[in-house]
Amino acid sequence: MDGESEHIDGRKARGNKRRAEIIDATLAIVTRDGAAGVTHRTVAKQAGITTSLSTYYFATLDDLLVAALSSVADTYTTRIRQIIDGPGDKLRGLAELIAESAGPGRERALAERELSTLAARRPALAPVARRWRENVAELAATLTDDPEAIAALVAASDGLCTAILIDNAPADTDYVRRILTRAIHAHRDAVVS
Amino acid sequence: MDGESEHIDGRKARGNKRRAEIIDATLAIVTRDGAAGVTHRTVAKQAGITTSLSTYYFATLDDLLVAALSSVADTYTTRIRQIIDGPGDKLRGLAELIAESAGPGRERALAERELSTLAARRPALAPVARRWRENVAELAATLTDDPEAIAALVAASDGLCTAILIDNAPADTDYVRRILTRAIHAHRDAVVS
DNA sequence: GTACAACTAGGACTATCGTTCAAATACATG
DNA sequence: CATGTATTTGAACGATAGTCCTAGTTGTAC
Repeated sequence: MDGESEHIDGRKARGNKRRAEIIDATLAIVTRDGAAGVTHRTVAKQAGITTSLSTYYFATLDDLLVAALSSVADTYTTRIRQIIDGPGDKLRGLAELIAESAGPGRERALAERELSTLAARRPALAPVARRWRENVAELAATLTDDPEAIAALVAASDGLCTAILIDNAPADTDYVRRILTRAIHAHRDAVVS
Repeated sequence: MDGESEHIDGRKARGNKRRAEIIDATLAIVTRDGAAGVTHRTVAKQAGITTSLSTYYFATLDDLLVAALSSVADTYTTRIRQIIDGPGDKLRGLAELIAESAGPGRERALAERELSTLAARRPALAPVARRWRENVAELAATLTDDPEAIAALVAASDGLCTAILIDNAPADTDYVRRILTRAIHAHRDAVVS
C-alpha cells in the first residue's frame, strides 16, 4: 500500500534473476493447476528453492500474482507490437496469435485468462489485465477510425479466445481472420438492420 | 463417478429447499469473494447452517461448484429462451441481457465468468459452462444460416461481456446492439477485404 | 581481512481447509 | 406411541496454507 512496498521489488542485480525464475515457476503452476494452485510452497518447489525464499522476493501472494500476470501481459504486448510495426497483414497476424491459443500457446493463454479473471477482484491486477485489450484496440486503430469497429474487433478477439479455450472451438487461422474481418469491416447498410 | 453419486443428490422434498439455500449462499460467496472464497465453511456460515450440513448435501466442494454454476447457467438459459421464443427484436433482447452485466446483473455475470474459467480445469464443470454459448448460438441461428455469422455473434457477445466486466466498458443497450449487429450482418464485399 | 548488505535455508506459529463421524433431533408412517 | 428414515449438530483429524523468525551464507566495498 505505501512506499515500503518497493523495498522488496528493487533488490539488487542478482536478485532479479531469482525473481524471474520464481515468476516462471508461478506461470508453470498456473498452467498446470490453475491460479488456485499458486502458493508460496508450490511455487518454491517448482522453482527448486525454499518457501521462505519465495516470500523474500514476493512478500505476499498478491505481489507474486501481479508479477506473474504482468509477465504474461508483457509477452502479448511484445507480440502485438511486432504485428503492428511489422509489414504484413495485421489482421492475419492477430488471427495467428489467437489461433495459437489452441496449440502450443494454450497453456499460456489459459494462464492469462485465469489471471485476468482474478483481476476483477484484485484492483492491483486490473490495470495489467487491461493491457491485452488496449493492445488489440491499438492494432485495430491502424485499420479503421470507427470506434465501434475497434470495440467490435476487441470483443471478437476476446470472444474467439474464449471459444478456443473453453469450447475447444476450431482455431484455423483463416477462419479466425474471417470472423475478425467481419467485426471490423461492416457495411453501413448491413449495420442498419 | 459411479451410480453412488446420486444417493446425495436425490434426497427428499424438504432437502431440496436446503439445497437451493446452500446454492444461493454459494453464489453470494462467489459474488462477494470470488470462486476462491468458496469453502464448505464460508458457505455454511453464509447460509446460517453448520459446516457438516453443507457437506451432507454436497459431499465434495466440486459438487457444490457444479451445482452453483448450473444454477447460474439455468438462469441465463431461461432468459435467452424467453428472448428466442418472444416476439420482439431478438438482437435487442440479447443486447439488453449483456448490458445488464454493467448494472444489477454485474455480480451474477462475474460469478458466471469466474465459474466458467474454473471449468477449464475441472471437467465436471465444462459441459455446464458451454451452455451459455450454445444458447447464444441458438438465438443467432434464428437470424442467419451462416455458421460464421453465428460464431461471430457468439464471440462478440462473450467479448462484450468481458469488456463490461473487466474493462468497465460502456454498456448502453443500443451500443451493444450495434456491435452485435455488426458481427452477424456483414456484407460479403466487406468480408473479402 | 573486515564489515555490511544481500541472499538463502530451515523451521515454526497460527489459521483454515476438506472431510469424517457419532450422536442428537425432526418427521413420517405404522 | 413406536419405529425407521431424513436431517442436523458439534467436534475432531490430518493436511496444507500464509507468514514470520533466526541463523547461516555469499558477495562486495573498503
